[in-house]
Amino acid sequence: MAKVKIHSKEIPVKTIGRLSQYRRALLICTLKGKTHIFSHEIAAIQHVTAVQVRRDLMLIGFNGSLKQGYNIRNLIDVISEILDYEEGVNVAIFGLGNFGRALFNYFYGKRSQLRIVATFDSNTEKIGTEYNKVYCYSPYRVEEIVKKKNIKIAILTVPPKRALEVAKKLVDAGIKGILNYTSTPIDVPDDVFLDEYDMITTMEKAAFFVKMNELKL
Amino acid sequence: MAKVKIHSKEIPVKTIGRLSQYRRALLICTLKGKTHIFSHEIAAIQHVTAVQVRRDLMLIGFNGSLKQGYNIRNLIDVISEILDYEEGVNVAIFGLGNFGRALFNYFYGKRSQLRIVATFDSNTEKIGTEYNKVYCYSPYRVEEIVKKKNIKIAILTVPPKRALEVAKKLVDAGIKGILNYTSTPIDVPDDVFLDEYDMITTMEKAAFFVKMNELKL
DNA sequence: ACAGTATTGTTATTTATTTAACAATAATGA
DNA sequence: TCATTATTGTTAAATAAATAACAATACTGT
Repeated sequence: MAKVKIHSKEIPVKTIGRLSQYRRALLICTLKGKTHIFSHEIAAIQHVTAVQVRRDLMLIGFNGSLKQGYNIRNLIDVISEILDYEEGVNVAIFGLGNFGRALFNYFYGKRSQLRIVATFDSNTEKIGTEYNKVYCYSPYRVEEIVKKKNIKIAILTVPPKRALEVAKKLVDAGIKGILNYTSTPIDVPDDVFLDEYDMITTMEKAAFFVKMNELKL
Repeated sequence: MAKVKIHSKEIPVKTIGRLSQYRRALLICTLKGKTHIFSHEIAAIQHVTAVQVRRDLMLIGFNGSLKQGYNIRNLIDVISEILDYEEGVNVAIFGLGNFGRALFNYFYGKRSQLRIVATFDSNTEKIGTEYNKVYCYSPYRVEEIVKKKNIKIAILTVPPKRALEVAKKLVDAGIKGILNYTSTPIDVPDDVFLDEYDMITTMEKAAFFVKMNELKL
């Protein structure tokens, strides 16, 4: 899944990510009363080049004016039409440990598009309780609840040893996207979106570059 | 900072990340008593192709045997020599909110290489307390403490509005790497490692792909 | 009227990364 | 002995993405 077709043009996956970022920058600009913006201004807020902004906008077929730049309101609308899911998306968190709860709080109420509608944890003390008004279910009920609540995306924060098993269950239950924050890489069919972010790897990479830079001196 | 020289060979940044992952897979294998492993076995654990594993190992100059594959112990040592920082690396967390605490717990004690030696928060109730035996400082003391404790890497989990300001302070104080988990993109000089991971963008991307896949049906 | 300027939109080039292809090798077993 | 097999190591090709280059345009000030 490397490119995506929109308006019969191929759009790089990375452009999709940037569009989301552009939109956030644009929303802030509207709050300040700005109505138009130049590519280099967007570029300065996010850290990309002005060329990349123009190229991304070209790909989605959005045109600016030569002297005023891009109409912010229109651009937000066009990006939203591409990114957003009309009826919103139901999300569930699997693993209500520290990290799961943090992610919960991070999202809760931030974007109405993305609704956290259930949590799952194998700890019997948590099962049956509510966390911020969202019920915590036993992992045994994954299939049932995913279907009943029409959950499309799963945030995976279970212990690394459980990751594979839970992921399999999720796929079987018909989940459409998984954000895997465990350190265990998982495999999913092609039609399931997967994002894996491993903090240990990131930290080790950071440490490595720190070392490299010191050696250069 | 796109490639890195090791043994006079150019190594892609992504390879560095995979080496870290390979090592983790290998460590698990040694626990199971395995001594040798084939490229396709490593590939199956992480989700990359066998070719990519072989290519990565070629780049770091590690040789396997034709019939047994790669010696796990030796490979771990070679990867460690590349990745690890002899004296370890001191890390600090900036912003002890839910997310900051979750990251703290995630790392605490996991890798002796990476030591969390300080936390910072602007909440006066947190300043001066200890969280898991690590002192929480006022942001006013960033420069002083970063230097005194030789902190090389910063985990940034402050509110998005503070991100730019704190990042600037960190760079001024001589930090060498920043992992930015706020939704505000920051800019750093070339010699500072930067990793940005924005969960909102990731979720929106996930929702987008879910939508795309449904439209295909 | 027209040179100068700043910007967009698009094509071309470059760079980075992955994937494919395949020779070399060593063990196996007919 | 020699074809078969499974693997590594490496070069070549393909793919993906970012960057550069630049024509087209519309406004400004002289």
